[in-house]
Amino acid sequence: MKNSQLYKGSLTTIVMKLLEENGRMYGYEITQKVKDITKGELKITEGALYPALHKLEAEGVLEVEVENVDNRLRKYYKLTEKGSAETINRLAELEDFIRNMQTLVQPKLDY
Amino acid sequence: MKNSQLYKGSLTTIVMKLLEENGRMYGYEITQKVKDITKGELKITEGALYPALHKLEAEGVLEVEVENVDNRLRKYYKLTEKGSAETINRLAELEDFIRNMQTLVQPKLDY
DNA sequence: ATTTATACCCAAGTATTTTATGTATATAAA
DNA sequence: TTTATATACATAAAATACTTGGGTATAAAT
Repeated sequence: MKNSQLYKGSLTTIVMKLLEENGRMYGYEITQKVKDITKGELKITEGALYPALHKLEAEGVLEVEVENVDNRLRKYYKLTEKGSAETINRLAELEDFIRNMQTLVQPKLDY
Repeated sequence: MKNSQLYKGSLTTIVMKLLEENGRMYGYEITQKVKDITKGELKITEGALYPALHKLEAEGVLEVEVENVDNRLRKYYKLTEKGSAETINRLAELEDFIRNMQTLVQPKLDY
């Protein structure tokens, strides 16, 4: 994803959140969306994204609709019912994670 | 560390921050400190921590002082000069990471 | 004509962590 | 007093996620 190790483990959560928000997206669109939202700070590589999408599909979290647009293949992914439920858990975990990391890092305000 | 994948990649940053704050700590102390600070939500496993400490030492980020306390071995770790400089970078990266993740996840406030 | 953008894919290698152990002493509980 | 818990270190195999470096193909821009 980037130079920083910190993004490891966050890819599927990001994907699921984006799909929850946007209904359906295709892989390349996801990479561009993340780049836009983070102003270029986070670049999802295709070598990481596509295997992750396939895995989520195999787990029944995502389902795919293949379409042909301008003579090019597109695979639209969207959350299944199971995936929507999972996303809620993932986002709760992310909030916990962020809160815990802030607690660990935040300078003590005891003065 | 936990059930959530999100903590992957954050271990060394956590360790370095704790050492920056506390001067010197030993491995077991770090595991307990993290458990305390996060109210049990994050448990660093020894299988992850000790190899990480050894690696940071090999990289010249940490240095070790062995002591004998109550007939038990303790290895106190502290940041080297290089380690202190590195820690500043790591914490900046963490702040960027958290900000980016919040941007990705935060519901749009355009209403 | 060549590069950039769009759009998918895989596989080898790397790095981090989990899981499952192992050793040993001190203290608390049954 | 035996057993369990806490303290304190450690390793090594397996699982996991990601990086890096390719590959295929069409459309648009330079």
